[in-house]
Parts: sequence; C-alpha cells; structure tokens
Amino acid sequence: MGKEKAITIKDVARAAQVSISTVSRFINTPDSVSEKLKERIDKAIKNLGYRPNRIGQSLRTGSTKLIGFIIPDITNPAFLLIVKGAEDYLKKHGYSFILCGSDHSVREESKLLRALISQGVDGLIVTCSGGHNSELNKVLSAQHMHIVFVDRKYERVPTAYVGADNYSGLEKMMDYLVQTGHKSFAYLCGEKQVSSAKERLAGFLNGVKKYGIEDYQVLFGEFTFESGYSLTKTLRKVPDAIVAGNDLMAFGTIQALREKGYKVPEDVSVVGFDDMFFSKYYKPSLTTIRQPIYNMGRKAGRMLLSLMSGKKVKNKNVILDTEIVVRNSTKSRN
Amino acid sequence: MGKEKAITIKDVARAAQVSISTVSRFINTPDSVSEKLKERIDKAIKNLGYRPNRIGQSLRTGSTKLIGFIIPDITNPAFLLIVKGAEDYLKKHGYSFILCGSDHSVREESKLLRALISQGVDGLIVTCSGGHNSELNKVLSAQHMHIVFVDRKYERVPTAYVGADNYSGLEKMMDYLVQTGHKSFAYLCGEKQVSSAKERLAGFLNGVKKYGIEDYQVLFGEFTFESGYSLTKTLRKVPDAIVAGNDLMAFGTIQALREKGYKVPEDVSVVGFDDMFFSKYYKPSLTTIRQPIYNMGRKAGRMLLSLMSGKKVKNKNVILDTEIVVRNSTKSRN
DNA sequence: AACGTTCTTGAAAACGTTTTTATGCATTTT
DNA sequence: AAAATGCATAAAAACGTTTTCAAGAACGTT
Repeated sequence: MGKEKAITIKDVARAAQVSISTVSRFINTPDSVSEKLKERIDKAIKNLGYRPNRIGQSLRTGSTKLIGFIIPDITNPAFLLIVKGAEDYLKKHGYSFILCGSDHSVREESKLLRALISQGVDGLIVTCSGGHNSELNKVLSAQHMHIVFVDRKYERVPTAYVGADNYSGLEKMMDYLVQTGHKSFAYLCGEKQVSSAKERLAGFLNGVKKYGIEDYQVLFGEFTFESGYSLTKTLRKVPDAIVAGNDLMAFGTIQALREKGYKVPEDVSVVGFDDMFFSKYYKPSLTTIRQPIYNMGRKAGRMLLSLMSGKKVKNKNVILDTEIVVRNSTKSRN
Repeated sequence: MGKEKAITIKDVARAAQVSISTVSRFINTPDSVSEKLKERIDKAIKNLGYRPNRIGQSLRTGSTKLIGFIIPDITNPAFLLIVKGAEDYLKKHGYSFILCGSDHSVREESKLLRALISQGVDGLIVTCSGGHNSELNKVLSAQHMHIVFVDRKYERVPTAYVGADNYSGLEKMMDYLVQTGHKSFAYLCGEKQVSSAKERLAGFLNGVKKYGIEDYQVLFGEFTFESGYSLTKTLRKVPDAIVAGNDLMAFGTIQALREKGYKVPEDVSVVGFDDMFFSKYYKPSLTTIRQPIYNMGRKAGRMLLSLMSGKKVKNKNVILDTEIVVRNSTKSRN
C-alpha cells in the first residue's frame, strides 16, 4: 500500500546537481548534453532507479503510447491472433494495448470507443460488430483519431482497412467442391451485417451461379459453434456439401450431423473458413479456407503506425490472400 | 489527422461564464454548486461535447483507472476467460485493461512489468510464467503496487492469490479412475516451475500412494497440445489411463495415441484438466476436471479492487473448488 | 582586443485536471 | 448595527514532464 512518492525528474536533477531541463534533455536527446553532466545524470538515474512518468510525458506531449483495440469477443482465439499480430508489431515501437471486447454489441462498442478516446489512446484498431454505429461515424468524420479496421470492414464510411479476400476464398472452395462432384449445397452464413459474412456469401452465390447449380439453400445465423449446430438441425434436406461461414460453425455442423445420423465426410462434406489451430486436429480434420489471421493483425498495426506518424499511406485497403486446405471433412463424389 | 485541439475544462468554463474550479466541482461533486450555475455548466458541457481528459485527471489524482494484466499467452482461450472475468467485474468500476502476453518468458514478464508500472497502472493482475523473477520480487517488496496473482501462484513471496484447488481436483480424479478399474497410470505434467502443475502432480502422486499403485510414470513437458502429443509418443509403455496436465495436452495425447494405433477410450482412458469450451465436443468428448475459470478472474478483479480501495482484505488466498466431469474419453475397466 | 558564433545550461511556461486556500457576499447572532 | 457565521465561487498551486527562450560560456575570427 505504501504510496511513498515515486522518484521524479526533480529528484534526479537534485542528485546530479543540474536543472530538470538538462535531465530531460539527457533522456530525450543525450547528445545535447556535455560528457561531464551526462555521467553525473546517468549515475543519478541508476542510483535512484528513476523511470520517467508516462502520465507527465503524455500530458506534455499529447501522446500516451497506448493503442485501443476493440474486438467483438475477447474469448475467441481467432480475434486474439489478430491482436497478437498487431501487438507484436507495435510493441517494438513502444506501444501498449488496451484490449476491449464489445460482446458483439454496437451499444457496447460505442461506450468503449468513448472510453478509449477519453483514455487518450493514440490510435485505434477495431474489428467491428457490424451494425450502424453513430458514435463511430462521429469519430470517423471528426478525423481526430486514427483508426484502422481489421477483418471486418466498416462499410458506412471509407476507412483504412485490412482484411482477407473472402470472396475469392469462397470462389476457390466452390471450384474445388464442384470439381469433386458435389451437386447440392447449403451455405451457413454468419452475422449478415458483418462485411466478411457478406463477402463470403457473395463468393458462394457466385459459385452456384457460375456452375448453374439450382439445388442450394442459404441459412443465416452467427459465427458460433451453437449457430452452426442449430442451423444444421433445421436443415430441411441435407445436401452433398455444407459450407459453413467459419470453422466454429463447421464444428457445430459436424456435431449436429452426427446426431442426425450422418457421417462426415462419407454422407456429407463440410467445410469452414479460418483454419483455426484446432481445425487440423478435429475429428474429422477440417477442410477449410485458410486466412492469414496473424499477419492481418500485423499489417493492421503497420498501417496504424504509418497513419499515426503522419505518413501518406498509399493503399488504405489491404486485402490478403486466402488458400484452401483440403483435409478429411470432404471427399470426392465422382 | 486534424489535431484541432480538443475542448477542455477551460472552454466549458468560458462558455458557462464560471471558473474552471466550478466546472470541476460540478463534475465531481455536483451538489456543491448552485442550481443556476449547474444548469449553465450542464448546457455548456453538452453543447461543446466536453469529456474530461483522463491524462489531466491522472496527473492530478495519481490514478489512471488502468489495470495491467499479464498472462503467458494471449492466444490461449483459457487465459482469456480469466481476463474476461476480471474485466467484466472491473469495468463496472470504470477501469480499462492493458493486456500483455509474456510468451511464457520471465524476461518478457519483467519488461512488461516495468512498462506497465511506467504506464501508471493502478493495479496488476498476473498469471505468471513461473520462474524466479527478480523484477517481480522488487516490485512486490517495494509494495508500491497492488498485485493479485491468478491461476498460478508466485511462490517466492506471499501475495494475494486466487486459484483453483488443483490438488483435490486430481485426488477426486484418481478416486474415480481407480474405482473404475484402472491399474496403471501415466501423468503428463505441464511446466514444472508452475504452481498449478506442481499442485496437480502432487494430487496425482498422493493418489497413487493412497491406492498403493506401483505401475505409474511421470513425464514432464508443457501445457500445450504439442507437448501432450510428443510426451505420449515417447511413452515406453501405454498404461490404462493417461492423466494429462490440462485439456490441451489431453487432446495431443489422444492424437498421438490414435497414430500409435490405440483407441480412446477402448484401449486407454485419457483425462485432462480445465474443461475448455471444446472439450465436450471433441471426439471422443473429454473426461476432465472442471475449474471455474471465468469466476477465478472475477474473484481476482474483486480482490484487486478491495486492495486498491485500501480495504483490509481478510483472505488473500482464495481457492476455488473443482469438479470432475465424466465423458467419453474414459471407460470402466471393471 | 573586440566581435560574432556556437554550444551548453537553466528558468519558465505549458499541457488539463483537482484541490486547497482565499474572497466576497448574504445571512444569522449578539 | 456590528460582529460572526456560513456559503458559493474564484484564484492559485500542484501533479511530472517537454520545450521554448534567454543567458552565459567557450571558442574562433578579424
């Protein structure tokens, strides 16, 4: 509990017999102070164990070295991998992260946004919950704050964004499924207000159109295990292939199928999107569309840094490639 | 990018034709200002959209309303569930979280600790990587900072701690396994410098001793899928039951067993510890020891708040109960 | 030797708050 | 009516920095 006051720059100045300005200059631009004083100050700092008080620095410089990160669910490892990508990159530049989960709620998102801005963050990375967010609009249009969106685009206003090529990922997957003889399909869509869900759906629909497939269904739900499970349970007719909005949904689907008495992949093929850590170990191992999720975070961090440093960013819309990885939840039906 | 200066308390004061002290008092103790001025100030605040600058507040009050959280791996959902428990509790009291991952490294842990303290956090919650950390010792003995340890105890110094009853969890599991006819055992231990790993091992060893079991092995590794996998591969003889340090290791074990040609649970029983989200959906679904991980975080948050508010905390060592949940990765061998 | 440069240092202002102290005024008490 | 009390407000100090500005010292040039 001992709130015995911390040592400040003043203490160092006194110990080294110089002014506080000199200490400050020693810390920030060491070359601007003479060898003699350098030594004295350095010794004083070491002796006292002085560390600059970031709050004082922040107040003066206007920069907190804090980045706000808003994701829909801090419990979802996929989002956390994005965070880690960004964090690994930005911590090298002295930034720390305030991580917040919005619980998929626009309302909470607004609250967090306000809180983070009050807190004085230097920039913001957000994976938005999808809906219209007037607070976000306000912040965006005020242009007070640098924000980059990652994984999910905020579509109401043009913004900096880094995400995966969801559309072409699904295109590729449809090519593969059709080539391996699948004739009927179901698509299980995640939250339909979310950009990635929409893009994936568009890719799927493009596929069925391209191959003239008429036997398909589209069901709308959420990006969760439970949703994949319950959507599958309500399926009126089980098709050759079920394309889930992400891996989590695919796992739910497989579980529901199992309970319905269908075997995967013998009776039905199931595919997901993400390629989570677990997907290759699941039984059956999951055929899925891999997106470079860690790298997505990293790129987002990089973009934010450029933005904050005032650099002109040439491309504010970074789209990363996906690849399909074939495992044992699908089989050829030729 | 427009860094057009934010509105400050000064602007409000000017607009409302009062002094800044009055505005401040209006915000912090509204009852100390007259109705007439209250109204004017309130209007001014609303009109200008004023929000107090937290940095200014922090500098003056010495409190940042920031909590530092250090966990070994921000990508591990189990840890994140702890974080969520603490966050859900503390955000109601106006706190935000700086979340950091130490990558299981004591060195990194020290760095983070320093960074967080410089950043001015009001308190710290840490799940430590286990080893001796001199920086941590220093901070702890200086008593500048309120720290509560969660899930993993820092054993070198007495500290505030909330964790699960690892020992009795394993005792219960051993009772169950012995009662269901298992005769030979292997224990796959997580990082052996981690308190929870040690406690679980002790519980296991107590079990074998209590039942006079001589046919058992103990292998040391890490709390990861890969470690469970490789330890199992190096097993000289496959026993009736493999007790893994946590669920992740258990999954690895099952995978390795599968590759070795053993069936779970027909040939071998496998159990874990945690009861992660996935464990009930794994194939086979996992028999495991459930610990109340979300609640652990919540309790840690609560304890930290008490500590910070200067209250005398009666019990600085909170141990939560575990329960065993039996699923399909074990079967009776009677 | 006088002057002009350059370099090193310290004083002071500023960042946005909260809080302590002081001031002015109205109300009550003597 | 004068003094004492209480209250609402304002002024000013403080928190820990960085940075601007000015002053002084050291040096080189004419």
